[in-house]
Amino acid sequence: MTDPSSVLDRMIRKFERRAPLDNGDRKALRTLPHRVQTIEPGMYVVRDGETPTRSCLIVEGFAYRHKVTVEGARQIVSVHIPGDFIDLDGALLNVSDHNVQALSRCEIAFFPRAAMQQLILDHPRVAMAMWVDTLIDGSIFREWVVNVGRRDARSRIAHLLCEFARRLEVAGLAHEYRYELPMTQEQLADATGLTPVHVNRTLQTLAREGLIERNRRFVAIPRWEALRKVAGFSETYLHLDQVKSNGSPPTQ
Amino acid sequence: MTDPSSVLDRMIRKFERRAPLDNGDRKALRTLPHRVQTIEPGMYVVRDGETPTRSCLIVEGFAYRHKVTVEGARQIVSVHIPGDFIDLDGALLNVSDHNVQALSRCEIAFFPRAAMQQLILDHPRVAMAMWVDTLIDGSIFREWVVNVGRRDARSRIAHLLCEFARRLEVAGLAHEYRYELPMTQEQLADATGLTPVHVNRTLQTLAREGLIERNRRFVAIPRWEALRKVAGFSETYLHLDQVKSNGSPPTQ
DNA sequence: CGGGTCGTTGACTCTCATCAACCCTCGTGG
DNA sequence: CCACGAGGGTTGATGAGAGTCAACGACCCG
Repeated sequence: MTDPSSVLDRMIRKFERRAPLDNGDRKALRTLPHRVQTIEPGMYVVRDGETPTRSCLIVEGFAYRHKVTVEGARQIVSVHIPGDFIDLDGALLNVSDHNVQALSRCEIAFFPRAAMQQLILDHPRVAMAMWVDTLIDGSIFREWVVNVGRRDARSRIAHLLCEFARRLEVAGLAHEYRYELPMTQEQLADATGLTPVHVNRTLQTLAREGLIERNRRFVAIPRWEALRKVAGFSETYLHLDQVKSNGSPPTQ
Repeated sequence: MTDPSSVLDRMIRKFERRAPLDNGDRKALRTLPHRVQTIEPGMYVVRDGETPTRSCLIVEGFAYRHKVTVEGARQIVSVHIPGDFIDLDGALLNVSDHNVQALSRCEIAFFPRAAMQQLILDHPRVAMAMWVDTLIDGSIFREWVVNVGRRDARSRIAHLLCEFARRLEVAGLAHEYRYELPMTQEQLADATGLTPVHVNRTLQTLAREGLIERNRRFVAIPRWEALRKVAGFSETYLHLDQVKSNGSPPTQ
């Protein structure tokens, strides 16, 4: 179980690499009013069309954003992991354009919209650091457009698995390309624009070729370079140099 | 020909609806160091992998962002119109993750990275307003993920045309759902994740059904509601309430 | 033990990609 | 003034990748 306060500290450390924070900035971050809440899998954190009243940060667990077309098809547009400041939209946009739903059981910290806006105005260095999060989110969305638009099922899924591997590694939640991915095949399908049936077959193919190993919700990538090549994966778009918190991650 | 200074003024008016700017903010924006340059169609403004040195704003003309997979397939991830502050990435991210290329002949204003960062730190209200642009960009990317991931060719193209209609209308470049779209069918294909051949056929179908009219690079949508329905288009994600500049657009 | 969720498999279908040719338009230069 | 070439648009024939439908199986939990 991660200590919530350590997550805030990791956030501060991450931000500190982007802009030199002063004591006021750090204090403002540490004393930012918030409420931490446990969210059960499948519960909504944000609903499309609502007027947002808060921003939130994942302390623990996984969540995803998705939209549903008028025909009822669901598309997952991003998956978020502990440490991700999701829904910065909620601080500045007037209406939510998508849903956010918990993937696994989550601990989520909620920050009132007004407090976020005040923080932004009073602490421009903090704002700058948070804005970088928004920019990186945007970069990942762009790569997802490419993924669903121009890759076949095989490389599409491989790409998703590569992305998770690197992001989780940086977050300290994957080791040697092994990690837990709490997504059903239906959710993988919604993230890749495929059908669950085809995801199933494609995963089997990748496994048969020794490119991945899977067992329940665990994924391992025994031959990283090979899978990377199949995926056409290049991690530039993750901007990892601006994501890592300096200082050692909490070891537990 | 648009007067460049009026574009900066429109930007200021737009920002003013997001956060109350004071005279210092306005002056900082007006005196922000920049160079306006003419970019010929097809020329690159930003290249994937480069270290960015500047941000830019489209004064006139159209531009698009795209990425190319290792297999050589191109995916256009966004199309930008006059008034769009593209490449805010360039102000804060350390490496470009995509290309920006001129679609038509453009007038583009370039702002040095250092000046942008200084502006952000000195004028938090301006930063907040610009950040909203980044958030709206992100929202549009999300919708594009849905578009290429979960809509068939027909509604995919219809959706793109609806999006352009509304954005151009707000920018004063479309009237009654008629506008000029300087994109080839190959570029439309790269924006929708289809092939040029299929785009051609789909456009013909839409035209035959009276849902669109086209003539060279001009597009008209004679039955907006009908096309909107085919596209499953809902403009929430454009956050137009936060895009319009208040005050009247420049009349010429 | 029963029910629900998720994963797996097979047979069949269909949308969209591919390949290849041809046409049209427009700008250029002899 | 016409020939030429290039870019973009159009058309047809064919095929492959992914979707659909439907059934069954594995696992988990109460």
